[in-house]
Amino acid sequence: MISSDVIRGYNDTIILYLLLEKESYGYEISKRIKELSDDKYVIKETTLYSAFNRLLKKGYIESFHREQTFGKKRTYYRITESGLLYYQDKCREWELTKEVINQFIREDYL
Amino acid sequence: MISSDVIRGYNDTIILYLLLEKESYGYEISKRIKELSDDKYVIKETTLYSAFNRLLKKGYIESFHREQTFGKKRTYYRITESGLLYYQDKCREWELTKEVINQFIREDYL
DNA sequence: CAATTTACTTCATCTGTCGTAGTAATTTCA
DNA sequence: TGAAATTACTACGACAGATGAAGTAAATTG
Repeated sequence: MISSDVIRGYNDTIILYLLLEKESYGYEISKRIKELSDDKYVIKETTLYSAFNRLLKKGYIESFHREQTFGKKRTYYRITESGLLYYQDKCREWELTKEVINQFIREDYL
Repeated sequence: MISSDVIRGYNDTIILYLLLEKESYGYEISKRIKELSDDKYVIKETTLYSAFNRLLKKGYIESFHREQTFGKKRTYYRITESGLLYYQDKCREWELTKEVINQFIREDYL
């Protein structure tokens, strides 16, 4: 399993990536993260919803409700223009981060 | 510059890597991080010294003093056996983390 | 009809980072 | 020679993000 301190800086990015694919809601996103990470990362519910609130406050996503005849009412989210820009920044930062941390990893220990 | 939340899970690993090369002390380590990261990451003093304390408490490093006729007294650190094991774990975790986060990065945005 | 799953919310706590500040010796340089 | 910069830390308080615990409630499954 992956420790949360590592992912910490990237939860927002992960969520934005998924919202870039399509509008979605909490439960679906958490399933998708588990799926795409091949069960290696399972986001905690509280982590997910507090990330939504953070992203909303920053204006990187917006929430809305969709009419539905089945299931419990859901809050849907979509990424905004500035959310996309933020996501792009984070992608570039990630490349840099990989380079930096790789300098301190000994391949012969893997 | 790299945001601290990203590196957060790896400061300890970075320090252990440097202590694996040779015994060292705070100031030297911070210079070395700057140098090896090609100025992309400069660790804050308080972050560094609180990391030392954390690592000491966990038994991953030990501190000692070395006789010296010049300069201000320094606290040196060396990595322990269990520190080495922890470092190796983190190296493996890092490979996993890269795989996971890469799943959520769009290459066409770099 | 009970158990499980879906879909959240609230709250309090913990950890690691970091700003601010202070101490003190040593080295540089004008 | 004296001021400024560098070296080498320590203490303290604040803050952000992650998380455990608990609760709510509707819908689905068996």
